[in-house]
Amino acid sequence: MSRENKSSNIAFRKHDHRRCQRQLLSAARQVCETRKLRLTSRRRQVLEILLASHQPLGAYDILAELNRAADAERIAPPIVYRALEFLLVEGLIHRIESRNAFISCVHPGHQCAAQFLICRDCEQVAEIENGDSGLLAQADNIGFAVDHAVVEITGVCAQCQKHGE
Amino acid sequence: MSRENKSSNIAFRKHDHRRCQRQLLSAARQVCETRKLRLTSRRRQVLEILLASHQPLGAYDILAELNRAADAERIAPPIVYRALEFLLVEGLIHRIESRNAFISCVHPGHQCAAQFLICRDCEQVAEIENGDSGLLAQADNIGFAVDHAVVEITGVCAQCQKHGE
DNA sequence: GAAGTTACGTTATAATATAACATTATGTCG
DNA sequence: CGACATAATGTTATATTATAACGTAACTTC
Repeated sequence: MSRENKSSNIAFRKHDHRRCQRQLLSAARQVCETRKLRLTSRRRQVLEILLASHQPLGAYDILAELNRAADAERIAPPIVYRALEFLLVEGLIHRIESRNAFISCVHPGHQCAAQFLICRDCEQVAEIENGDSGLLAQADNIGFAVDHAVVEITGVCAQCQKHGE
Repeated sequence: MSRENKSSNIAFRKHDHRRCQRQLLSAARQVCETRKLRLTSRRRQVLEILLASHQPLGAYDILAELNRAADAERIAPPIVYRALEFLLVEGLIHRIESRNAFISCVHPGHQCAAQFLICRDCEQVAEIENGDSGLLAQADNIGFAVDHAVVEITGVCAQCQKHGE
């Protein structure tokens, strides 16, 4: 597959995945340092699993991964959920509500209102930077104080449309 | 439950709730008739529970309500989930992904891409008609074929902001 | 190094959702 | 009508996702 068909979008065009992981992990470290927070080994471990996947993973997928890595210890759900909670709050990962899953953030720490395009075929997720405005403006208009916006668009990505033909 | 007067926006400004319920139920009947679908008594029952609440309810809340109504029968989860599935597919209710909950649709059958403003204080939800476009246009631009858009904005509604002061 | 705090570990259980199969109701076509 | 097909409901069991509650270890600060 030479000309890796101009894969649709932002987050998922062809890229050096290793390098990407390294950079994002490094950015996460930076963020934590700046904020005087501890990116403990558990937290890092969970983040790394998400970075490695680059796709949404359920909490129990992560748990399984941890238990695969661990030699004998049996890691239990709260450990994962706590790490996820930390990473979410710090904007290092996102939760995909419509899948009960988690995915690493492409702009660590920027608590931007992220938006997602989710392909139901290949399950890949593209994170789109902000984009909207109209929406939040509308909320503002009627005096609604926005905390957090969940924008998740499901469909079929360009690649998968081609393959499906 | 004197929530009636706290309500703020679009979907929740003060209104004749009884009348609203009746109208929406009638609209649902219409939709089903047109589409040659059966709005069976279970389905109607579930829809009515959602209409009566006008707020998001979890599947198990609905289940509890059914069991309260039923005399002795013990209704089980699949019954509720199946009715919900039907109502969802026909666009008579929506699922609020970020709450694992369901809410009746304000425009039955219009499978419009609905958007929600969710107040984390009073838990009321306003359904906004489409409004957007920028988003979907953006998806379109990169060749992403949209199926379904989840837009759920959490925050504090105007009313609750006042009361909180 | 003792006290306070934060993170981690453990056990149990809550909350949400579905698989699989049996039964009943409804439609339909001879 | 009556037999077959289909759709809807009912039932049992279990899967999946998430959290409460409490104990232990690690780090921080004085």
